Amino acid sequence: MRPGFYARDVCTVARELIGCVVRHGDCSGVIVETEAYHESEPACHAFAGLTARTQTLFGPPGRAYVYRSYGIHALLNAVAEPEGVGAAALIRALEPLDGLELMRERRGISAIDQLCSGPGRLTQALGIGLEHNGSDLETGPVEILPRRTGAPPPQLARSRRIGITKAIDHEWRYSLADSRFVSRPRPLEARS
DNA sequence: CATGGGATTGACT
DNA sequence: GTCAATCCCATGC
Repeated sequence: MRPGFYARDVCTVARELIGCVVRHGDCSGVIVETEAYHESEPACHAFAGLTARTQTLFGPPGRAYVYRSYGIHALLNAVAEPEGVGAAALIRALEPLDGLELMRERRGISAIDQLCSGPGRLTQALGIGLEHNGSDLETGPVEILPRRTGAPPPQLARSRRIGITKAIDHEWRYSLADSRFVSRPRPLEARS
């Protein structure tokens, strides 16, 4: 990504990540769904302040924040906003691009639209784990690559975040309109 | 030191 | 539709 991409408002970052590519080793996919989390609202882990768990969130932008959810799944976020501000964009779904067979092996299923359609599913498919917490998304091993310049901007949809119990009214979930790879049915309102 | 709650998923009724 | 799995870590005693 270009310099400074992540050091901005986390909602802008989450929105502009749609269409970018996540790659780990031989596996990659196009981001079709993200959510923004910010220290100012209680749904964000950083709301509790600087703790052992949230160090990465408050650290430099452009790093991976990976944490374990429900004791089972690893969830991948891109740290945003300037260093010292706790915020990140959760990567919720990908459209599989490369390494389909390895993804199928890791996931134990073959249906392409279920390989990466969920935050826990995509980390399993790409082999991303807690060991990647704090790693640099610019240099890898987990990378986020910009979408091609000149390509038409993706048609976006916006809606409320999923699976949380606090600050549920923020419309901070962004997704690619009409994509069959998002984790839940397409939100109602679409805007560019 | 003990406890409780998840930014989820898959299996099952 | 319901529900359990499973573990990190924040919180409270």
